[in-house]
Amino acid sequence: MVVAIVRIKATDASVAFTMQQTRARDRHRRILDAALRVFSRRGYRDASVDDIAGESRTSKGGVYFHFPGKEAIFLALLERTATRLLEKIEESIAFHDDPIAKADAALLTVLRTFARHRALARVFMLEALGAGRDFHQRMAEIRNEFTAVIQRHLAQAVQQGVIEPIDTEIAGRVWFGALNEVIINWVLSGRPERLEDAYAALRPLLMRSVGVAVQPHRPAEEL
Amino acid sequence: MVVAIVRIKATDASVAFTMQQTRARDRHRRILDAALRVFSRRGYRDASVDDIAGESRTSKGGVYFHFPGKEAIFLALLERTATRLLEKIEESIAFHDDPIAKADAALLTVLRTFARHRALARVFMLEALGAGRDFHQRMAEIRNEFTAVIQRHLAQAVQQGVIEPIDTEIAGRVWFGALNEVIINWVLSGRPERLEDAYAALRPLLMRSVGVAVQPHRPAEEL
Amino acid sequence: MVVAIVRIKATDASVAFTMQQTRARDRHRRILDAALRVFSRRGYRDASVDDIAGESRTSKGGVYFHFPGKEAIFLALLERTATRLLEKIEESIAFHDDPIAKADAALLTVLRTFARHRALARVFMLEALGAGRDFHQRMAEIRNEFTAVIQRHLAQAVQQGVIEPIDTEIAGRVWFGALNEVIINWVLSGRPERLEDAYAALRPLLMRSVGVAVQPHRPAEEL
Amino acid sequence: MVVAIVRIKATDASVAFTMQQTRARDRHRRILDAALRVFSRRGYRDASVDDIAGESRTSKGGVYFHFPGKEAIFLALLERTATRLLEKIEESIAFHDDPIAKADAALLTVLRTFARHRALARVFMLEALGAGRDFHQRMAEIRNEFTAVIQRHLAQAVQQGVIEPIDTEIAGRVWFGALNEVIINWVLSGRPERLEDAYAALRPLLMRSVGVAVQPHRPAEEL
DNA sequence: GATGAATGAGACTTCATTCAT
DNA sequence: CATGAATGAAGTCTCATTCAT
Repeated sequence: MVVAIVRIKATDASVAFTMQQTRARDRHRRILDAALRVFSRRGYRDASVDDIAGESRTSKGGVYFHFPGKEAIFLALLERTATRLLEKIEESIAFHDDPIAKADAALLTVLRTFARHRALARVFMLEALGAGRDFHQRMAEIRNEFTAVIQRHLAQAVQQGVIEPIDTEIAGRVWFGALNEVIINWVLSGRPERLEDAYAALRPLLMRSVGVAVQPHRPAEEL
Repeated sequence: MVVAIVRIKATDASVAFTMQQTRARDRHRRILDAALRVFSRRGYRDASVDDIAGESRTSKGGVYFHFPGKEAIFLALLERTATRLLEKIEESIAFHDDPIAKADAALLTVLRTFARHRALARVFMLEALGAGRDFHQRMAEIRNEFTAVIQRHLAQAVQQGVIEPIDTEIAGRVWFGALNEVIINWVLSGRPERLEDAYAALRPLLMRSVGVAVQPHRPAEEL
Repeated sequence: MVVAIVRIKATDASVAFTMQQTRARDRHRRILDAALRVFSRRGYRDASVDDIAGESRTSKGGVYFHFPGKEAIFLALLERTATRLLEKIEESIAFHDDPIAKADAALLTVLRTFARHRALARVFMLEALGAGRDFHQRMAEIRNEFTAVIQRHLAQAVQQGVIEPIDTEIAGRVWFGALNEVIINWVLSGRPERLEDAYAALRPLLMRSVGVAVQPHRPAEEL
Repeated sequence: MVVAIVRIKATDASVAFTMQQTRARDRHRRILDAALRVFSRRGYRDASVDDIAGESRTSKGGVYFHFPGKEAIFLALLERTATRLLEKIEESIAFHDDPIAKADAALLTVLRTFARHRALARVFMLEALGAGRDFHQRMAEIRNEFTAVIQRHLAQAVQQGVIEPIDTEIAGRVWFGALNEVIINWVLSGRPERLEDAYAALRPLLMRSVGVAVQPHRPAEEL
């Protein structure tokens, strides 16, 4: 039996592995962030993987190490955005008990999030449509996820007797469509300057549509 | 250089000229029709000028004789669709005096038109937004034109005292957004089977949103 | 009824069509010729479509207009070579009545053809093996075509009683393999300097293998 | 820098060293074995170092530790195959005294070896020639080594008066070429099912080609 | 006016090789 | 010694657009 004294570098295998993993995850995120900027700036069609590589301070090959291709990057971006936004929405909803307050919180969260990330809004709402037929399917699913959230809470409101019985599915779709339109209009025209400001005018319409009586012009700040 | 003597059936130079014009306009239309099919089938991005040429029984050169390029074809298609649809809407509106009836007529016209032309719906509502930054300006304008029509008639309704005073601009946008969402959902999922059937559920929500009292479940056929 | 005098350009549609076709066929051939040179010089693997385009005084796109891809170019080259060589062989065979003379003529034709076109020999015998698994199948077929020619004539010789009954299939394969080896060796080593010279030594072995008595060292020139 | 005390099971430093060597040699062999499978499956061109690394349960870096590059792996594989095969041939030859028996033994050894290792046959006979110009030099040498073995023993047979004087060099090449062709045909077509069975038909032709009288249809089993 | 061969910029992608850990 | 993330050169292919015929 030999007893040997061995020097182990601080960068022991397991540590090195973790560091590599950390750096890799970092790069992964950097690529997605860069992709968001590039897609937003040039559109899906005109964005090149080279652009993304440059913007993320990586090489083209590096990008392809982390993602199978341009489409996959876009899809990953879409998924990340949708997941995060849905999480934010659920968080903001959880704060409130009153179904109406929940609805307000959810809608405002969406508007405020996109307001702070116009590039995200552009990519999520516009470029996603031009990324090819394959994305339409996924986009439809994402639309449905959002619509479902609205519908679920409207149904709850009905159950609690806060609003009259309505077709919550179509109501969810109407709310989503309205919100969608306001955001797209803001992305395309830049108006209103602050996207959240649209809510003051949007709210009464949505509320009334599901039978909630409202006074016009209740300012968004009070919510 | 060969000199040939040819008999032309036309009895008049100007007529011949007119025939040429007619043929040119024919081809122009054929190209647009083909473009619609191709864009609907493959999306703007993946549609090639070759596809359009083939589908319109012309050559690539022929397409380029009639249009400066791929973008111009798409834009012309957009314009034609928008113009025709707006015309149809105005026609259907002119039939009625009651502002509410006008609104119903307008919305149903849109749904019925797209119901008959799903390819048109796909291109106009999905591809147009995702076709790239060059189209965003024009798309914003087109969306505004439609919103403006709704808004104008809502404003009239307010003026006539049929509905309470509301922010008609945002109302127009909400109506447009809701309609848009219903149509897109139909294009992507095929539901409801008959797009017009969506109106029965959609109507009460829209009406209530602008303060018109409605009984739920009023079937679309009665409108 | 109008009678018009029209000038028809010498480049009338049908003529232009023919000229275009002619030029296209020309370009097609030029690309194949260039491909032969490039494949021979750099090997299939290292030959780029750019190289072929440059060598054929065309653009990359031009090459892709005439061929679906690099593999197709190579395949076309292979087919053309095989077809031409088989034709030459059949021609040379048709000159003679004596089965033995036919065999001599065929073998010498192959050697002489490749002797004049070493690049062709290199591409046909070596590069064809490195062009990917898909080509192996086609190469096997081509090998069989050549083997079949030999076999057919050996069988005829047996039938005419010129040689004793033998397994002509394996004999065809032996002859083909021997010839193949001599040519590959010449391509790889450059020996013998004149490929045809190999025949003087090769002939007695092949002849004896099928039971034809020969005097050694019958010079090729006498054939 | 961390200092650790480790117990090593080995009782002797030199033994540990030897173990390292053994492990290295093991990995070296594993890589070559994996390379054979990969090259056989995908061809030299389409085989990637990643494939080889994966197949040999190593990492890409590991492969590059043992070999300078992809070409070197292929070359090493070629050398190993050639060396082993030549050794086997010499062994089998050494068993016999009669030159004809020696020849039979040699040819059968080749057929039997490849029959058991079709992947080896594919790589050695097909891929090696098509792997690119860099290998041609070495392949020419390897082919010559095999041809030389045949030639040497044929020359001996001539010297011993067993066969008439012939050009043994070309005879060696014919034998090699014939064998080569039979094996390639088997690799590509799978016929005959048992490669060794080809010898029964091949043998009389080869023997006659060098002036050895044979009765047709002497079955391989008697050899 | 029509045709389709030709152009060429630019896209995506692969992969042998390197090297920090 | 091993690992695998990263590099970047090079390749194949697409397609909007042009233009001689």
